[in-house]
Amino acid sequence: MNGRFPIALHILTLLSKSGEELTSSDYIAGSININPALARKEISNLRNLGLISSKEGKSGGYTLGKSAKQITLADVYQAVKNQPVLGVAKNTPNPDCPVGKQINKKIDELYIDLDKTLLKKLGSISIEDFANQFD
Amino acid sequence: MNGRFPIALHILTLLSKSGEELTSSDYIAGSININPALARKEISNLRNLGLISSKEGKSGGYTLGKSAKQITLADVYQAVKNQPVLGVAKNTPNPDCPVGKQINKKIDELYIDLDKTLLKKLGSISIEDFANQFD
DNA sequence: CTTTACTGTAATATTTATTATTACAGATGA
DNA sequence: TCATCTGTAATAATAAATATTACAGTAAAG
Repeated sequence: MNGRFPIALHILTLLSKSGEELTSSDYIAGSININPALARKEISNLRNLGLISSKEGKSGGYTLGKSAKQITLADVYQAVKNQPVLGVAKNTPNPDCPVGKQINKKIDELYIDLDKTLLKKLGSISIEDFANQFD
Repeated sequence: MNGRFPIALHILTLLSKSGEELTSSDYIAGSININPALARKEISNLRNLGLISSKEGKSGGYTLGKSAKQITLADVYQAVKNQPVLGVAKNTPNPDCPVGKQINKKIDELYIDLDKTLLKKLGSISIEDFANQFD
């Protein structure tokens, strides 16, 4: 797993705190303490999904794309998700083994079930909720 | 995230299917289709946790360390877990930023909460349940 | 008691994934 | 027309996961 979820959450928390005011990618990268190009890349992703709005040019920057109350951690999770949370093995199990032949399908089904559980929990927490924890 | 969870699950499913009969690491590695040394490494971990029993020497091999009914997917998850499922960023957030200063703590708390949710779900599924899905 | 077939484990190489860096085109306001 | 931003791609550096090799130790079987 990579660090995209915590980084996206950090970005959205900052924007939630800033309200209507535009925040620059340099400020965001400085708070997270990562490379600005990397921050802009994640911002770009979140913008494509409508979670962030941007303004180009001088005095440009970012705001949330919708209210902090409307964005949940499930949205963040889905925005950055690449692989099932419990991991995927890169092997191809032996098709001549009764277990090997079917296990990938069974694991897929399990993962769908787990995802539902996780999404339900994450969907119950908004960015507003999360950001309100900060002083 | 790595592929240890599906691999451990595969191993335990095979042993559940074999019952009292000893299964060799080569057979296990062959079913998963990974390197035998890698399979033995994971087996070794599961054995240290009591999920697997082993017998050395000629005609040695492995069986489950307790009944398939007593092992849940929560045990498997905890056996292979290294990092929080939603990932950890490697940056150290800016301590001069109100959000940066506190976010790691808040993320930790969130992750503990998510883990509880996940463990509850995983704890409701036994290896027996999982293995029974196979022909 | 020696061969054979296993487990147990470490050391190392290879491959893949993640993150950082650099660079620059395009937009907009001053 | 300059300064300050976003947007994005290409590439380099680093870190993590996986594969491979090797061999010591143990127990059964002849």
